[in-house]
Amino acid sequence: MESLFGNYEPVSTSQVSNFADVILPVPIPRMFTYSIPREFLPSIQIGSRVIVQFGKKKILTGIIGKVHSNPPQAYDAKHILDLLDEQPSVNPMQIQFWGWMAEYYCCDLGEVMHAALPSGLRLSSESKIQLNPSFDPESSKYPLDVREEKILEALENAKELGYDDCEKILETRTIHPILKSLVTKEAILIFEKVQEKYSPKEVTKIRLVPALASNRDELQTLFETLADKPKQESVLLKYLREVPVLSIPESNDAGLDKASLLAEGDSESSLKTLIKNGVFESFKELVNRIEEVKADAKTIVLSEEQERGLNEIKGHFEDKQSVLLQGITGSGKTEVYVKLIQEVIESGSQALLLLPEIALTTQIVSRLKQVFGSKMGVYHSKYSDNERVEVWNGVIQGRFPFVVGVRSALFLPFDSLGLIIVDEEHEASYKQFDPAPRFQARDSAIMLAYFHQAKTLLGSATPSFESYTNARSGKYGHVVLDKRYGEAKLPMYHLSSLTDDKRKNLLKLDTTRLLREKIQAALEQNEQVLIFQNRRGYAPYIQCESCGWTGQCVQCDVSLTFHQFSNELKCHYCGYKEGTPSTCPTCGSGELKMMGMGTEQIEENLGLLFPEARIGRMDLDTTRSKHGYQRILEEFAYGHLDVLVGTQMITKGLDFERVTVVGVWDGDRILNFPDFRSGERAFQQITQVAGRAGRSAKRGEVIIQTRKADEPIYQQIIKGDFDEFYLQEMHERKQFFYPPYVKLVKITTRHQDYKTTEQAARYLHQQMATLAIKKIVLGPEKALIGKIKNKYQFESLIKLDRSGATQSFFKMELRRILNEIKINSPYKAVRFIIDVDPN
DNA sequence: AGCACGCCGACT
DNA sequence: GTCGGCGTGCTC
Repeated sequence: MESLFGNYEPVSTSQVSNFADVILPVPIPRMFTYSIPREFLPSIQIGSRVIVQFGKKKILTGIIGKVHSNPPQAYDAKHILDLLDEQPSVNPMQIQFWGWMAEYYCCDLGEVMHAALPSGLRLSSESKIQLNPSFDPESSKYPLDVREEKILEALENAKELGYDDCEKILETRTIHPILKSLVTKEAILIFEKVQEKYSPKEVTKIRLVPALASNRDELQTLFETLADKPKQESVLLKYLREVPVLSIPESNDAGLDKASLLAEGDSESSLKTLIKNGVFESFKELVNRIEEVKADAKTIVLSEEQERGLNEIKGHFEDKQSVLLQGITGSGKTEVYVKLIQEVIESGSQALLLLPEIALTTQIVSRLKQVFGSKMGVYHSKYSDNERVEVWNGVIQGRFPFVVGVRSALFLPFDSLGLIIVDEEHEASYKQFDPAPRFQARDSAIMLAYFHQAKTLLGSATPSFESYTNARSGKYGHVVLDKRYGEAKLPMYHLSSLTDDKRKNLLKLDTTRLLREKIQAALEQNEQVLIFQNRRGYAPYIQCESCGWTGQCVQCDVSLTFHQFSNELKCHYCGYKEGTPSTCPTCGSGELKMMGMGTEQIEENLGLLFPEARIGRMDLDTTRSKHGYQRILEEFAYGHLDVLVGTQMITKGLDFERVTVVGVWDGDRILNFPDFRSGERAFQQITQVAGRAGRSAKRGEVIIQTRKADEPIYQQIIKGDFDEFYLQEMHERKQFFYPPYVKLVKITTRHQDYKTTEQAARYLHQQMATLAIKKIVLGPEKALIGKIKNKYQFESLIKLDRSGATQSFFKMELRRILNEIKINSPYKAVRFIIDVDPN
């Protein structure tokens, strides 16, 4: 280019890959082709992060999905603005995994990317404005209005402003026209500011200036001069106490971090003076945000039972990719996991342990930390962005051969996984249902393991029907641990009939006599009680006694839940809230009665029944803050609470020796859920929470309050007879075509207009009905919650046979149909949400 | 998903 | 007349 003759580089354009298909975090079903500037050509790779312009002004971080040399025909490719990584942040195996996920769960690659990359690895592009340097207010030919003046005034001091700053200054949401006008008047410039979000953590450290550190005499003189300056002297003394400069002069090099130097109340200003006078110097050091923990050398000794389990698992792994470990609560699955993980990382591979969201924050992590120390990364939604990026990079660098995390940990940049363990594999929270990708982490883990030629271990006391079926058929290995570890015995169950007690007038504040007696007994023995009710708030709804009015959400088709604490009616779907009326808003006369019971009210009732007991509550409302969960657990662990009332959250991973009584407030509530899986879930939840009782020598007791004591499922739970329950339930699943006999796809049709929604759903139904495959299409029906946030929703359920061919054919056709609707039909504006393998 | 462009009501 | 509502189309 520079010279006609001077450049002899053997460049043959057809050989050079100078275009890249870039994955962008947008829900559009394709990649975008950009040209690669020559300077990046040598280093660009699949998985590299790049910056590109997308649309008129948006700047996005993309991932290179493919490098090639086919110039696009229909448009001019924009070029890649910058290459962010020397080494790709994402490896090819991950891209393959993303592709599988987008395909299987019917979503776009960009949506997978969005879920997969921690936002700290994405760039933020934000429009900023600044004064136009050539703007002269005096000579401007355009007059400015008041609001424009205001913006310019603010720019005098701030030198740059974001859109949101402008919104604040003008107290309006519509600033675009004003800024536009300012641009045409040549008063301001708009530019895109791009910044890398991740920032390494630095600490300020302090050390003696080298001259002092190596010279005792000078130090001596220094002390003399400080004799009448006690505050400065104190700082110096503290430093010398912490850093043995006198005996080991080199120790001064590392210095001491400022925070600990001043930890004993010495003042910042004394230190400043010392720095100014050339005694100390300050410097910055990069640190890991993830604290280093020394592994505890003590080895884990397995019980005979665990040893047998471990060997059986390894035996199955010889010829099977996946094994189901069915171990009752308290059988010590964790120790078995630890052994397997240790072996995997010793062999040089990586291991991943997935836990359900709610189980992760607590005990199990600290136990694992003791074993694995700083080799273990923790990946959790309550971690900050920066912390997640450090785990991400730590996996790439090999610092964390083992990661414990929630479902999104599947997306970490592993390159040689040997083992994925999915603990509590039946947990519904492994399925993400909003937003896309609506993936099931357990199933995705099996796929990811397959890509890595790794093994998968699924652990549960009450396996999902899907996994159990695979285990019985021999597709998975099946290992059972049915003895509790140590002295712990299985809890004793009691069904306590709400109807009987009511008839006999024994019911007090919806508490049966039996439950009251058991709680009382536990309190007297200084033992602890857990009460489980899967419903937060005070009362699910309030109702007028005379006219029957109930509080309804204005945006959704649900009744509002009464929250005592804030005296509000809240919608648990959209977050809408209003004050609680004192009388009925329709008839004005009636008494408003609380209907049903949430955790708040149970907490209150128990307080009335047991005035001396210290009662706590754990639900979404009390654990919202980062450490809320931890705090309540600690209070309970240290015995500051006698009774803990809670939702799902208390069913997982809590392991407290003094819990001897578990009350299931309303067993029927779990059972009555209108869904084919309600039985399965009831069995799992009740068994799970029951497992919290009696984890030490004393046998625990579980009291289930119910109106249907004769339901067979309760007997099966009590006997712990999972098999009997499974077989009976499977019989029904087969008869009515439900998983695991069929595969489900749920399609939700959503729009703000009722008629349009219904018609669109019908239309889609017809289109699907014509497909030439074996299938059952149910619906469309108004969804259980018919309206959310002012959008109506209808649902169709498609049952497909289990063959992969049928499913991929159906998904392909479904895409085609939806695409046609989108480009050419009266239902363009309707949203269709595809949920593959819905919960 | 954003975001710009473009076409109709209720305000100065 | 203009502001500003959101329906529609596009993004390499």
